[in-house]
Amino acid sequence: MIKISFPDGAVKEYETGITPFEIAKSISEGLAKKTLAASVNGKVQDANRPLYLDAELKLLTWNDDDGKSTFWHSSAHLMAEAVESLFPGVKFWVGPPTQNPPGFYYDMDLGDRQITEEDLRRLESKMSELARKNETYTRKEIPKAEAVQYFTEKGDEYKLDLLKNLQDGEISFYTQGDFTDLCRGPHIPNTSFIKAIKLTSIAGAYWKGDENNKQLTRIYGVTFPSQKELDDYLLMLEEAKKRDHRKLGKELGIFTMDDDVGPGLVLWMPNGTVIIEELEKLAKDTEMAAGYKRVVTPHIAKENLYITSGHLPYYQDSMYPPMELDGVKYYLKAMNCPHHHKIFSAEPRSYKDLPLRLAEYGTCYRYEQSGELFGLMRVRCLHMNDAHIYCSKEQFAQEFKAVNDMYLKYFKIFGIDKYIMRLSLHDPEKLGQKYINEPELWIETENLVRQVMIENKIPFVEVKGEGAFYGPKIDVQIWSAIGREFTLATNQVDFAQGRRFNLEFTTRNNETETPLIIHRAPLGTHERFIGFLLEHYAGKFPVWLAPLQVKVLPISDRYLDYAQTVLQYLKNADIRTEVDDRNEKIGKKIRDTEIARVPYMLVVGEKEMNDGMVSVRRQGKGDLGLFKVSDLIDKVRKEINDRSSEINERESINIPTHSTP
RNA sequence: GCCGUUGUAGCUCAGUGGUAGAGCACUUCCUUGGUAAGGAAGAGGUCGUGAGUUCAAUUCUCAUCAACGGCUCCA
Repeated sequence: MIKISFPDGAVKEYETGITPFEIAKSISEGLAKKTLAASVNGKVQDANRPLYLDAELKLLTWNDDDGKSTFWHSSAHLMAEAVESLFPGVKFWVGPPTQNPPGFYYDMDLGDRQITEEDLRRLESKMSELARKNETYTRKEIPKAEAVQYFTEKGDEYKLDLLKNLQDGEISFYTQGDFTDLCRGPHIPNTSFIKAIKLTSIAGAYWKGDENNKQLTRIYGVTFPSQKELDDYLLMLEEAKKRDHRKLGKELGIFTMDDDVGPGLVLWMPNGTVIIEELEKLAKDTEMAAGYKRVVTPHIAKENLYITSGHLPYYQDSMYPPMELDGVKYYLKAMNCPHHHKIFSAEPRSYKDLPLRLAEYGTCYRYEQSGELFGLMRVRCLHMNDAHIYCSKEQFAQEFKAVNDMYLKYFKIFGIDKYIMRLSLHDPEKLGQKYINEPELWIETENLVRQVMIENKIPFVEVKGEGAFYGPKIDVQIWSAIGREFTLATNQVDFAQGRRFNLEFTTRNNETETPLIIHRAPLGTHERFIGFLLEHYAGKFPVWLAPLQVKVLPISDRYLDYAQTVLQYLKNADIRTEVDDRNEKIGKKIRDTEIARVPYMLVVGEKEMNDGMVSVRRQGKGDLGLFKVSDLIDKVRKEINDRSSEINERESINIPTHSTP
């Protein structure tokens, strides 16, 4: 007998060799039907795998992340079985479950065969058919030699490649029905758990993620234990689509793009420009208070500047090709820093000038690969909330911390509560290619940043190979309301450019020293930030950001004059206001204004005109009642001045649709 | 850049080897209406672009551009 302890503290005795699935069954048939896998002493394994020792057991169901992962992993195997039966000779690479998007994929080499949407439907039917066969996922431990032989006979070089890195004794095969795969598991008990199947897309994926390798075919899918859950999921995707910044941006007249202008080049429409100006105002106010000075620099510069900065050797692929004038090459700037460095070096600097903080909403051009462009999130002309802080080593920690504080201040204003700070480090193997070849300085600076983060108790994760070419950085990852994850803000240390530009200041002891440079962009770029805000607020911008803040809706044209009077009062109070003077009924005017997400609607008719009042309606909330015009102005002005945002307006959708790991 | 899909009116989408339709939006007129769609009429597209096949191409073929879903890369 063995002793099994459960999460609720209960301990029960069972026969040696019993499986978690059997234990579930002994508790209740219903539980057995839901048990996908088991956590044994914290390790996830098959519910069918016998237990021979005392253990802590947790039965994993659909409600556990590990249960879901196991379910999707087994679904990937089921899909592979279907693919193999429809397309014999296919060779498989790997087929893991994914969190974001939820589901799984399998990478495979289909030879010359191309897979189509119709094939996906056929595969879905095949998968359902196979699932109904109620095949058990059977685990078998295999000696390495035997495994190698199996895949050699099958002619599957991909699995052989996987085997290369595995030791004898840790190799297992899983079989369900006619399909056997090299796999460490775990898997669900049998295929009948998989009730609802949707293969979502076909994509190319480089073998081992390396673009120099062959491209395999990747099929994405998602499965559920019931049809209802699949339907709910598809419904949520529809909801998420409505909140897509590309759709909202068009509907609300925020931005547009045009073939004749070029891919990735955003045309900001009047409504979008209002938002840009409000954001810049916020940045200017904040930076002014934090001791920054504003500068303005040109969009282009001579080649030599970028040779000095190091951009050409390390960043050239991301820059537009140069234009040549009188034998001199000029580049569009991809970064503002070199220009700012030249402002630093334009005058002799002393320690008394430091820290010198130069800020600019700089316009940068980056020749992103065509396949990378994505709405406002990834563009080729961007406006960066940029600044460079030149400081001494002693000042560094405080300055770096102050930048972090600025992020947090902004996040509070925008109600951003889900984010991760990511310490991005260099990859020693890519020194000299992707990173400036200064191994000691890299380590030293990385330690410097790590220390600031630890001392200030700011939680962060570390990622190798994500640093800028000139130094480590803190990137802030955020999620939009529909689950898109991306880097918003960045706070970078630069130990390289100062020396490359011969930047110097005179110390207290009359010696010369090179400053450290902090590159920072708390609001990222206008493009990405507004793209984020559109999804974050579902287009319902807080009043201070709303392109149109108030719309006056006269009941009929008899009250147009009064509406115009109200409009003047609001305009005089610097509130963005318009009158809806169309020949429409009030219901229609309200509907259109609601859809345009204008925060305040003022209905004016006979009684409002007689009493000098307005009937106030708040977008999404309905009628707020009668207000004196001056009271309404005070209310709206306060909301604007406080930059307040109503959190309850941004109920988020939890199903993620897109992610960068 | 690579793999795949798509490209018809401002938007959402039908449709066809014989040079195109719907709803919404837009314009005009009627209606002067009290908190999410009043009525009528009208205007709008050489069907992404270029070539090829054909008596004839928006439809078939090829190329190209762009968008979308991924891969790779990044704010």
